[in-house]
Amino acid sequence: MANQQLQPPHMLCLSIDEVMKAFNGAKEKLLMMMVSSQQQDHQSITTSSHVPMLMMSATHDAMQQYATTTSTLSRYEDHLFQMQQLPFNADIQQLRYYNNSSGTLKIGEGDVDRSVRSKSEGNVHGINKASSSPRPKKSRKNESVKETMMVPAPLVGNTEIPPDDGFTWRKYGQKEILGSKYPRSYYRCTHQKLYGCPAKKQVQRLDHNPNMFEVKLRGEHTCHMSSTAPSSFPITQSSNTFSPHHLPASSTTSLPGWLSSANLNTLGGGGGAGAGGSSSSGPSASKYDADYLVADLADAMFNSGSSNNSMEPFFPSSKEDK
DNA sequence: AAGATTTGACCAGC
DNA sequence: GCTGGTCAAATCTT
Repeated sequence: MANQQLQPPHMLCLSIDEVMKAFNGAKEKLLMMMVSSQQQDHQSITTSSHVPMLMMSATHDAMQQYATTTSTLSRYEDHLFQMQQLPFNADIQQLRYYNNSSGTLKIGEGDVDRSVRSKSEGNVHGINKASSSPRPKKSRKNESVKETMMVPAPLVGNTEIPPDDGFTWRKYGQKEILGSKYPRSYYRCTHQKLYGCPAKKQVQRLDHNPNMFEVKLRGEHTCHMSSTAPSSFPITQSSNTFSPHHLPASSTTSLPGWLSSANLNTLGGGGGAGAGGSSSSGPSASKYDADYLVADLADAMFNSGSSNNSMEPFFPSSKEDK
């Protein structure tokens, strides 16, 4: 296909290298100028007024490289966006894994002792709305957090949307949490109605790092056993029903959640019904992939250019209008 | 019309 | 009584 001709990961790496080289070159020039500026300190003040111009000149190459790379990235995002039509690409996976070396951090794995949901949950709609009888007793005693993950938020596009993990979720609540700046969102599996899938997750933006989400998973997906499970995406892995649940527990530590192949499994799943625009299951995973990719690159560029660890968006939001 | 999100209220556990 | 988790009516999106 035409997409394969681009070899985007390689192009991207090349561009990144070029940008880094350019920045480093500019940095060196800048240092040299500072040294020479100190040496010429006794000369007229007008010399120093040239420094900004020289700095601009020194960084000109870098900026040109940046512009080029931004353009490349933009095209690459488009490419990623189109990849939902393609078989799983090992290069992409490697690239994403590389970029995510500090991405998802699994910080705990509790007992998988999923609660026995004997109550009305899973049969929520058995509740007689019209009746004024009290709600059925809710029990959270046995609800244990299966695992907690730290997931990066996209820096471009809609950063308010929690990261896609390959499953479709329906938001059923949001709550202000004491001592937290950001509210916690509650999601349950979209297939809860149909298949009684008990999976739930909580998503909360970290106070100290708004670009990270803490995602707590509860329950296990049973819907992936069904025919509607997000497992039909053709991938060149050992199994075409690849999903997080098919991985050994330990592998979740080596395969970050946000780039798990399950992300790709739902590609092309289509909007279906509902408010797709702002739901966690709305945009395709590849859109997020592009977000993450650009975010990681931006971060890398920041870190390579200075010690500034700011997470401010670096790239023009060229894809905002998509 | 169907399904999703929003949001105030309800409920359970501590 | 406080807090977090869930419900469900209202509203929105497609």
